[in-house]
Amino acid sequence: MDIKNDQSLEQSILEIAEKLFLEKGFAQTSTTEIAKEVGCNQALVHYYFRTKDNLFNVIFEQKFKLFFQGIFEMKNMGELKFQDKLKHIIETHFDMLRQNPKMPFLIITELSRRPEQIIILREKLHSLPEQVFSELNNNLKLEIELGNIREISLTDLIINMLSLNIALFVMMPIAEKILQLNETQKEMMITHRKTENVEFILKSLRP
Amino acid sequence: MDIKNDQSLEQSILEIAEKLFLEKGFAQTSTTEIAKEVGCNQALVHYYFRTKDNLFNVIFEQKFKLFFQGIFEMKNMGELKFQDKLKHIIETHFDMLRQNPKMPFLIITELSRRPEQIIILREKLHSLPEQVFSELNNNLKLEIELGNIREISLTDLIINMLSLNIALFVMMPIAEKILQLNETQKEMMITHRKTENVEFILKSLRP
DNA sequence: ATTATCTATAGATCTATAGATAATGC
DNA sequence: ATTATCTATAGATCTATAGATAATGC
Repeated sequence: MDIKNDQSLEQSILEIAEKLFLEKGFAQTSTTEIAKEVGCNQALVHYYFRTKDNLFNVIFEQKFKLFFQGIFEMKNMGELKFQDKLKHIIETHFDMLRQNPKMPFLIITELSRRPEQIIILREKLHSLPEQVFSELNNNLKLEIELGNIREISLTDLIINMLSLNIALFVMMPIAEKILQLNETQKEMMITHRKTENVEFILKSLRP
Repeated sequence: MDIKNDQSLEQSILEIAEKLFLEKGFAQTSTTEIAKEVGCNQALVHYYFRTKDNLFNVIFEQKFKLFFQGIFEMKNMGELKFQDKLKHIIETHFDMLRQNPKMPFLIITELSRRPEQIIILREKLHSLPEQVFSELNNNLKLEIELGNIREISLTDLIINMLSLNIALFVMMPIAEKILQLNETQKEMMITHRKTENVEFILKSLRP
C-alpha cells in the first residue's frame, strides 16, 4: 500500500502479486489492482515483468518448486523406524501446507488453465522424488514381510497421506464459514487434525 | 453449437453454461463464449437470465444442493451393521463425486469469490444432516462401547471419509497429466481408489 | 547515460441494454 | 399481442506500449 521504501518496488510488486494471485487466482487479479495495492502506477508492473503472464510464472514456478520439494524432505531420517518416518513425512507436508494453505488451490486452478505448464514442471521435478520413493518402497516391503504392517502399496499409502493433508486445507475456507469458526477455533482444529491425520494413517497400517 | 432444436434455447444455454462454468469457473467464462457455443447471439443469454451472475446462481444452487444431498443418503440402512453403513456412505459420496468431479472445485472457487453465498446455502442445507448426524453418532458410540471400533469422534471420522474422496477428484486432473494416464488407466485408478478408500477407513477403525 | 517512474492511450475484451424484426399463440 | 431473436452500441474494464520526465550512477 504505502511505506515500503526499504525494499525495492520490484520486490513489492512480487509480494503483492503473490498475495493477490493466491487469494483470487490469475484471471481475477488485474495488473491495475496489483499496482494500486503496491502504490505505484500500472505501467510499472509491466516495466518490471513485461506481461502479466510472465509475472505470474515467476511467482508460480518458485512457489510450486518450494511446494513439492517440501513433501519428501528425507534428511536425517536414516535411523528412524518406519512409522516414525511416515509420521515425519506427514507432519512436514502438513506444516508446509499450513504455511501455504492456498497453494493446492492455485496449483489446481492454474494448471487447468494452462496444461502446458505441467509438462515443464514435471521435468523440473523429475529428479527429486526418485531415490526417496525407492527407499521408502524398500522400507515398506520389508515392514510388510516382517508383519509389522498390513499389505498396502506405496502408491496408495502416499495418496492416502497426501489426501488427508491436502483436503483439510482445501476444505478449510468453506468449513470455517459453514461452522462459523473464529481464528482461535480454526487454529485449534488445524492443530488437532495434524495429529489425527498421523494417527489415522498409522492405525490403518496395523497388521 | 448447432442442432439442438428439440430442446429450448433456454435449456441449451443452461447446459452449455454449466459445462463452461464447471470447466473454467465464473470469471473465465463470458456470456459471449456461452452464446457462441450455444449457437445464438450473446444478447439472448441476457434475455433469458438477465445477468451473468444470475445465470451462474441458477446453476450453482441446483448443483450445490444435489451435491450435498447425496452425501448422507440414509434410506434403507436401518438394518445394516455399522461398518456397512460407513461403506455405503463412502461409496455413495464417491459415486456422486465421480459423476460431478469438478464440483468440489467450483464450490471452493466460487464460495471464496462471494462469501455471502455461503450463508444462504447453509440455511438451505441446515435441516438435512441433523437427524442423520445424531443417528450415526449414536451408532458410533455404541460400537466403541462394544469394543468393535477404536475410540474416534464422529467429526474426525467424517472429515477423514470426505477428505479421501474429495482429494482424489481434486488431485485427479493434475495426477492424470503428471503420470500421463490415458482414459482407461484413469478409470481403473478411480475404481481402485473407491475400494481403497473404504478399506483404509475400515482398517483404521479396528479396535 | 542509464534506469526508474509517470501520463496517456490504443486496442481488445466483456456485460448489459435499447430498439428493430421475426415467430408464435390466441 | 406477446414472446423470441437479432443488430448495434454504450460504458466499463483490462493489458500492453509509446513517449515524457525524474532519479541515479558514473
